[in-house]
Amino acid sequence: MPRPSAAPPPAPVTLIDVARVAGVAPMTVSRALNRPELVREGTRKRVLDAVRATGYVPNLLAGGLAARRSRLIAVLLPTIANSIFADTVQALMRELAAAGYQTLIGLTDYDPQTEESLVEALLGRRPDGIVLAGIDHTPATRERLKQALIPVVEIWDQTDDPIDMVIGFSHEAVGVAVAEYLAGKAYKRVGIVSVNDPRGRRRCKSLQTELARRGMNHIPLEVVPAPATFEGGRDGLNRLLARHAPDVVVCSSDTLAAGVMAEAQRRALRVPDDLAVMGFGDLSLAAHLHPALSTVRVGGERIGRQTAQALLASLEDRTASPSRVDVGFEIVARASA
Amino acid sequence: MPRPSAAPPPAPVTLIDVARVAGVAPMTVSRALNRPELVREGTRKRVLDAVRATGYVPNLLAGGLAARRSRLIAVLLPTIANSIFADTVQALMRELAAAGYQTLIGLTDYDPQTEESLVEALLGRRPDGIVLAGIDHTPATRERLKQALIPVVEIWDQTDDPIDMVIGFSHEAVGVAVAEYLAGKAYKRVGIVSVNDPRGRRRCKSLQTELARRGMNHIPLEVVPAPATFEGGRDGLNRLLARHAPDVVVCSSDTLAAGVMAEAQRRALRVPDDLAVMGFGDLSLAAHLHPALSTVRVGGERIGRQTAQALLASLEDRTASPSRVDVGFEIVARASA
DNA sequence: CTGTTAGCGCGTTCAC
DNA sequence: GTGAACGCGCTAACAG
Repeated sequence: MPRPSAAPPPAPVTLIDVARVAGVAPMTVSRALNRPELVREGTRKRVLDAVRATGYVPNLLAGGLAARRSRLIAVLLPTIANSIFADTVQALMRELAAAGYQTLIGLTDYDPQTEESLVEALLGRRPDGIVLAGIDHTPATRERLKQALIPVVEIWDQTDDPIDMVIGFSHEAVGVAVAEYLAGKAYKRVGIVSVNDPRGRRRCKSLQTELARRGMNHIPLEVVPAPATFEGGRDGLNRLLARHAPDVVVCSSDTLAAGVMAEAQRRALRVPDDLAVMGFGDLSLAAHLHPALSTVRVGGERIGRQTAQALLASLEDRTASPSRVDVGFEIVARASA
Repeated sequence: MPRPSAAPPPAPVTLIDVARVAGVAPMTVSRALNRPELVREGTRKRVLDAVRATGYVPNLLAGGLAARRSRLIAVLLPTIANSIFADTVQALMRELAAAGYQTLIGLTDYDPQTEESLVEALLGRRPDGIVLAGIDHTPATRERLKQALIPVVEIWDQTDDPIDMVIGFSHEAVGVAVAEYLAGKAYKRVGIVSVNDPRGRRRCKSLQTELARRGMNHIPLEVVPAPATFEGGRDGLNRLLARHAPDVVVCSSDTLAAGVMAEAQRRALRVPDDLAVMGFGDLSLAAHLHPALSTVRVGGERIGRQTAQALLASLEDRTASPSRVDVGFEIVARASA
């Protein structure tokens, strides 16, 4: 703990100390730091020198309290490990940091109740905005968020009834598009491995419905527990193969798909000749994973950037931002079987 | 933004409002919420009812300022996407949340300068503790951290000269252990694909040195840019194969290893018969990825848990925590070639 | 452009 | 067990 010597505790440096050293009023130090354009160059320089000399670090708790704005954005995700949200969060954090905002992260573990208490806890920090993965929240969560009077962005999904803004795409549309794609390839025996998360289940449901509409019923489905892992993919394929011999396996994420492909290789099944594999997710995981893996590319990074942009715009002018953005998705077809 | 109707702005609820509704003094509300054991049951109940009735959310900026403790832990990482730190952070966050602490994350992008300014920015929130990945920091960073007088944990590495505490393992030891392991297998032509991050380079250096000591010199090495991706692994293997035909490829992370394996499969190389692959990282990525992938298991989750524990202990009693923990690692040998 | 006044919402410290 | 005064460190609003 930088276990200190027996010296007297080095009293924490405050703005007042800096002011004294610089020979100006505290308010001038504050301005020199936060709104330098309002301070004459000479004064500003003396202040900055004093800051360096004293090792002053502004107390943002105090600043946030006084200014009624924390420069904090809260982000709620199901999980961070191996997650399709990783790129989104990374891009979001990068953009926010560039604009002077810090990020407070909460993990919900796919549980709406956990999300509810997390929302309350995070709102205690008085964030200037909040980002949630998905659109499924408890009524209490929605209520709290609306009362908070801060910009709220729901991401990675689409809805007619957002709390405030929503930036993402329709998981139902993904299911339909995948069905169309498979139909175009004339596969005969489709199998599905899906992780047990709400959006994955919806994509899956939609895919099954659309396939049924095209005359393919009773598509075998194996559900594995969230979060997605390579192991889940391997298990899923093994269980599918125990039931029938699919010529294509659709996975609810690229992580699962990678597991499926590993197991396929172990079983000496060639991809995509013996068994085609289809994933879902983003560039960094999928498009470069394997030349034979087709996938649905979502552009998670773009979601992150647009979310940051929407938040920042909304913070400047609380009437300016669009409340719905559909970023769409695209199917990346590889080495066709 | 929960775009409000034209109604008067619903004045934010404060502790004083709750006190008025409950018919007690503000201080009693504070105690009922933070130290319930000091308040009589009847009073406490009236307060909690008032909290619910008013929708009060405690302002932690104000609380932190007054109490001089924020219940915030700052965490600095190179990156979050596809990262070997994901499990660690997840476990760390979970434990901290259970103890009532929130997590503030900063991404350094493997750049010590970025880390330096991030440390300063994060210290502005007056976190009660701070966690950094690795032990390579600028002198200014070390200085600031020591002056902060809060517990500091450096993780995923080992050193004799920690800023405060260090929890991890020796990357040099990993290199030596991998060399021994390979020697035991009697591979003839080793190749290395490493990502360009400080710890990866050190493992790699150590591996090369130990192999040289055993008579194997000039081990081909391909370095790919951080962060680790599947594509990096595929590129790395392609470049290695352009130089010679290795019988084993050692990768600086499991993500790279997965890319190497995908490319191997595309080239119809059997793993591990034609080409053995060795990874580095953690259970969730590696051990279940492929039955033929050997890897170095680090137990990132355990690092996260122990880090949380060390922080919490240190926060209770600033003399109690061990300043160095070596969590070790183990080599997981799979389907030997 | 700079200084002064008056809180921001809460917890510490003492009385009661 | 509960309450009143005070201050945490900073910034909004205004005065000069």
